[in-house]
Amino acid sequence: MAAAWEEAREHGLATLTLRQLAARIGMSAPSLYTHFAAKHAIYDAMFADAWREVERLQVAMVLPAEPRAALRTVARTFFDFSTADLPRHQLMDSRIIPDFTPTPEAYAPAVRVMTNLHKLFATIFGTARNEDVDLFSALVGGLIDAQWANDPGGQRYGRLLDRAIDMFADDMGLPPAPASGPAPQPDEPTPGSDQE
Amino acid sequence: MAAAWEEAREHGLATLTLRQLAARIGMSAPSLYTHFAAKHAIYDAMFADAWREVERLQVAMVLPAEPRAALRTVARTFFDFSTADLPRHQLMDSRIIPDFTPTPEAYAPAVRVMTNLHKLFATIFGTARNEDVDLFSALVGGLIDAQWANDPGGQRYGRLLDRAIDMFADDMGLPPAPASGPAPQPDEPTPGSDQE
DNA sequence: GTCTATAGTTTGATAGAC
DNA sequence: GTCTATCAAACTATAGAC
Repeated sequence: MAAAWEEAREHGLATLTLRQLAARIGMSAPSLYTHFAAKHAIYDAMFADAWREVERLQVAMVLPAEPRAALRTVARTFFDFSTADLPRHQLMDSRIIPDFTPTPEAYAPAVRVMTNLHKLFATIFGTARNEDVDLFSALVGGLIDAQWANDPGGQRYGRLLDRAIDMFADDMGLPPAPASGPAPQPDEPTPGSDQE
Repeated sequence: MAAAWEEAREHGLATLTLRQLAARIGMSAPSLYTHFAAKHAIYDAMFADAWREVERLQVAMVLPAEPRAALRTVARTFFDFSTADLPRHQLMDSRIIPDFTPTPEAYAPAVRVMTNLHKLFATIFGTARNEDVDLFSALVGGLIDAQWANDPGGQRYGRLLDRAIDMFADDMGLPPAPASGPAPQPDEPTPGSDQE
């Protein structure tokens, strides 16, 4: 599996060949069929691998109590993960491999990640409407894709992530972020917290 | 060219073959080389075609005077165009064809479209900062990609477009949309316009 | 489990007649 | 400009020996 990811990063995901993959681990191409029924089974395992890693990150995430900060943490976690590895992002979030559809078993971790995202929303907002989660996902996904398309490896869109999330938080009716320092009492207006 | 688009819509963009394309127009595959130097030259012509069509749409766009409505029109125009044709969207906005990079001539219309978008921003906002245009593009692009990925042919993300644009307009400091009917005087607060 | 050998298919592209 | 014939290369996958 590690060799498959390396191969994809070097030569592209769609152009990954069994010969090159086998050569990388000192095997012959036909020997791969002992471990995978077909080439698509390799993509399938990679797909599941990637989403399980997101799931692990998601579970390990420590969310700040302040709602906006929590939302920023969620968004940044996904953004950083998805902009770190192009073939992984392509396999998880696009249809770059013709005729490849993940099996239900491989798809299961992806479903769990989305379920967990709904739970995170319920924690942060007290409710988790589908359309809110959809908008949030599309927002973060749009920045990820733009980053890969127009400035791979750079910061051009990553810099806009917090602003985008704040925009969304405003739309969701979250209270403005408290000034730095200990969180103020909700009933007590923070001195000097007028808009900058 | 029309046959190439049809072929891409039916069998996929990346799996388009010269034989099938030629068969569609009653030609032999080698005869295509009279008109295109290589397969990539066909993709190149398609790429230019698609962006020229966006440019035409963009130039023909009639923008409402009210800034939020204008922004919504711009966004909706791009969204509808990009969700209408999958291979066209893939060719324009992703890197689905390995080793294909548009030639500078084919890329020129895309550059003009982005230049025009900056001008539109200048018209609507009085200014056109790169980061604002970037955020707007990523926002619309994110909804387009989510629409294709999770609900092709549906309305799930298209329904969220106006909300997303309003979110962005708020962030940009545009005044709230006037109630239906004639636009109110800027100095006169609209009755009943407190937050909902 | 791993190998060599190879089947079987598809592809982009070229040669050369007409 | 268009055709037929074909090249040269690549690929996934299978057969069968060890």
